[in-house]
Amino acid sequence: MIEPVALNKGTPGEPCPIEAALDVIGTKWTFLIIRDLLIEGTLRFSDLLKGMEGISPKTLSLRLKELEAKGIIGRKVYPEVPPRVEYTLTERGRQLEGIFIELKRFGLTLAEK
Amino acid sequence: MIEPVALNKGTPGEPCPIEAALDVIGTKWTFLIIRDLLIEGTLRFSDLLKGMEGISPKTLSLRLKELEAKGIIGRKVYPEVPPRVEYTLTERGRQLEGIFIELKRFGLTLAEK
DNA sequence: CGGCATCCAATCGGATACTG
DNA sequence: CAGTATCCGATTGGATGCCG
Repeated sequence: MIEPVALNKGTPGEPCPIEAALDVIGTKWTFLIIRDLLIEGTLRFSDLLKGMEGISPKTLSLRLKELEAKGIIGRKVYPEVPPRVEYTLTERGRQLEGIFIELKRFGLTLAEK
Repeated sequence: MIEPVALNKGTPGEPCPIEAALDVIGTKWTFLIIRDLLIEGTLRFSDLLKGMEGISPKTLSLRLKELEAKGIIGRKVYPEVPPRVEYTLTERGRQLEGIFIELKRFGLTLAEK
């Protein structure tokens, strides 16, 4: 049985869990970075750059560092020449999959007439 | 049985449904407006204003008009003095509930140690 | 009450150039 | 390749004042 989840802002004095979630992933680029990592599993910096239409290296770098600091993604550097850096979701980051499934579900309803 | 949803960016040449969804609800204030309407059902302008810490009337007004134009919320004006305006989710807007349930679920996992 | 108009500050983010 | 540094334009959004 699926545990029902009632929407609310949290108990009085407590932070709203929906806001807490949005503090972690609540911007456009952050969503798209996580989307790509959920789909591909592991990606290099340049692959992320190519996969997201319109993002600049600077912005991608900033968002990746934020997500790493929040424990959503991991960063692994391979000491090679040329350098290689791979990004993956952490266990916590993979908990975000349900949100993206629902986003896709909703996005598909938009395409219906 | 729940239909499985595979994450992907959509078929080649097609828009990514996740991006389509984010185009509709992808900003901080937009999320919080919909959250409040999902919880409360119907809200007046001033109630939305009070429910969201930090938003200004101008910003709220702009976001509400965007959401109305996208068919997510409905706006009803009562010709009274003083005027009363109520906002509710449309049928399309209520389709967003699954996203918020998953956001809450994730937000609660953040609180766990 | 529920806005809109104006002004302005802060943040976001792209373009370009450079480096280990 | 994987960034960082600088510059600058665009966007967001708060403060204030006015109005039906």
